[in-house]
Amino acid sequence: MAKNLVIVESPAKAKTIESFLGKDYMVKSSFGHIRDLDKNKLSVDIQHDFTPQYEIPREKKKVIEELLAAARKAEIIWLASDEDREGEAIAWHLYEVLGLEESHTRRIVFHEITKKAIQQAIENPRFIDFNLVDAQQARRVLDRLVGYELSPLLWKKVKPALSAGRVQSVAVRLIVEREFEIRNFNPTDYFRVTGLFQLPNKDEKAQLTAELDQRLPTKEATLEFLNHIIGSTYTVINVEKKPGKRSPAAPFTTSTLQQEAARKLGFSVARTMMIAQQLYESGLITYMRTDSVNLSDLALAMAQDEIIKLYGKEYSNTRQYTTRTKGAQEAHEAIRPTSMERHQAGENEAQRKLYELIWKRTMASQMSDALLEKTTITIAISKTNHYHFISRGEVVIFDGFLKVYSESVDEETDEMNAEILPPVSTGDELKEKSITAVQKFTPPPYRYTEASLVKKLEELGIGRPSTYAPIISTIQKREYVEKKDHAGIEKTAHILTLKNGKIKEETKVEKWGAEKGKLTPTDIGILVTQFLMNNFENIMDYQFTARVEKEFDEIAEGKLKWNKMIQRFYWPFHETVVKTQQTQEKVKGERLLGVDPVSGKNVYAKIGRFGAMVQLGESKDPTGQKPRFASLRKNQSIETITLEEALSLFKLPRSVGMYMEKEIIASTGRFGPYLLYNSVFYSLPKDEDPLVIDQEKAIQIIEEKNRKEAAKIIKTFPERPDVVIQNGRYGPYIKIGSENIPIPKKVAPESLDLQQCLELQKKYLESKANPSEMKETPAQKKKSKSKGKK
DNA sequence: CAGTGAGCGAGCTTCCGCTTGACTT
Repeated sequence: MAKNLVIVESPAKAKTIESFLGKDYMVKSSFGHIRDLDKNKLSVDIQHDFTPQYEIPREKKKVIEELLAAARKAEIIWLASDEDREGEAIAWHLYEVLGLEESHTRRIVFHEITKKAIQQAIENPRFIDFNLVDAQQARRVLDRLVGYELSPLLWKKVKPALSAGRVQSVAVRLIVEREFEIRNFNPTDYFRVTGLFQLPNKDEKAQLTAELDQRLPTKEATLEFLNHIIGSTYTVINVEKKPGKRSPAAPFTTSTLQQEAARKLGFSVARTMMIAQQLYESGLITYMRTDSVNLSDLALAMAQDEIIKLYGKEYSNTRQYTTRTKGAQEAHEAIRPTSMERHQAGENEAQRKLYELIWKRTMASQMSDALLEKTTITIAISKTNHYHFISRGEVVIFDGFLKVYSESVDEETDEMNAEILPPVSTGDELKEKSITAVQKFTPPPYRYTEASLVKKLEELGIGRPSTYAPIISTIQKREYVEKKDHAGIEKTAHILTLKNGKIKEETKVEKWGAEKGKLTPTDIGILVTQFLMNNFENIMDYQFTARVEKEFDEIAEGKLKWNKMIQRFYWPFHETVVKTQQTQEKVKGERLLGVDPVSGKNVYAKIGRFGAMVQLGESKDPTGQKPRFASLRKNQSIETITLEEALSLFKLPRSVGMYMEKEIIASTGRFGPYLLYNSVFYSLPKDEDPLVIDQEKAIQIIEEKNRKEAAKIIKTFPERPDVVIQNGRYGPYIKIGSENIPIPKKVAPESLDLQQCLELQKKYLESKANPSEMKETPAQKKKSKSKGKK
């Protein structure tokens, strides 16, 4: 039996480490945190020093039992959770829950999974750092207090089931504020003048493009300028060559991987993390949730070998990058391939692409700078001294890291793409082919993408690598923000061209401010943000996290008691919660849209218990008449809906026609537009509008769904029409009334008879009633009591 | 899965940060 038990956080890590340590060591995993505050209540004892009340969640009991069994047999327990605040807390919770003794317990840390690092760690054990544990408790308790006091306030003042928190509320604020910047943005226009010149003594194709060194403010000024320079000669007065260089980007962290995978591969943040996890579990890459750009010595050596082998010595430049991210805890290496010799890996296209990206980025980070020659050509205009044409070019002298990888940018810049310039010398006379002035409109700020939001959050030190993807998902699930296309505005741009001494004028219609799939706030998101900004400016402050992080650091250094810090924060905060509760009115976001010409009643748009809605008539009509209500459609918002659109919403539900002597009704419900026929709901596809859909199309949709439903059916029983065997998303199952019973894999679904189906149902219900022999959790006890069992 | 929205009241919703399977229809 192994004398040593090592406990790490991740099972994949456990496997790797076990292979380094030999037979005296057994390595097990805690699967992250093993205890947490009960999520059904505050679980912080406000009156007694904010003592947290931890509980082991049901799904963690099995892990604990296994660890307990292993710990009993081991002489020394090595707590090897990550070297950061959360990891220290995990070590402490393990120590407590497993009932370990100090003399038999060692705390070890490493921030890379290499044999050398593990051995070094084993040789240099310490004990649990209780200050660091306290810093984590402070973090945990603060987040719980903020989240569980603000959320209920929102339920009362805005809408049920909303949420607020230190991280998510600030993420939404970023998106809301960007939206207002865009709304308030006034574009200015200007004219960009570009000259196309013919080189002397060369053939037709030898041309040079150059841009005027100033932008012209108006069409009038541009016309005046062009008229003024008619008949000018153009002379090269300076050719300047300067060496330049470009350096590779640091190896990937979680955040930069998410950004690059979005830009280069079009992956969502969640998809990137899922695929990275698969690569990690296959042992192809190092851990994917990291804020460090550090590479182990082993990785540096591997990269160097590979670069020299593939490209030669001059391409190798071993370097270590330093993390500049605020609050980085650097418990792991950067994300890199586990072996640099593996140029390609992965089981499917997505894995292969992501792996390739990681491999290239890691390689490039250890390669030489690219050397450039930057050329600037200045061209004088004979009829004016105030303006010059400038042409900039760039030649790669030595490609260095560019051989494998170059980082993408979020937004195209307005500058001309630098390219190779034709050879010209000072004094050369250029022949004008055309001078073109194009009207440009300054673009509004860009809305956030998932990845650019992660980047911003990381800059502000808000959120952690393990939470970036969940944050994005939470704020969308709460319907604070949504991914949305924006059509933009059509703008007419003037184009003035000077050619052969004549000025020609044209116009071109272009889209301005159009964006696709960008994070856009909803009505609820805007109202909640405004509500929180008005009452909890402190928590909504972009610096709030940075400020509390500083205090967490003081706790970790032993300079501050954690409950003292929480106390200082909590009481003023709580007072504000109580005051807001008493004084603030319910947020309705009400907007009067106009008067219904038919009834003469007011039409409002506002927030209701089920989201945005329109209302016809007064809530408190003196005549006692009740208003009518209708939900807004997915693409509508309180801020932009018109009276006409609102009135059309009241036309639902409407009768579309008849089918087989039964009526078809079209309407919109909580899950979007639908048809109701024969008391069955049929969701309408995106491009169908319940207001305009006709009988023919409706019948088509009904028949289509009926056909699909029928195709799913494997077997029916005439004597029991409520029992059906059908194919589902997760394989065949038995449907009995509204209950779904999975069919075991070894059983052929078509061979089942009614008797067997009912037996399977019985077995399934029994196994559901007693999931395992494990002890009941408090939550389960409550449930079984209320059902009156036992 | 659904047609709410008044008003009452019970019971519910909720945080952030570690980590993967068990589970779903």
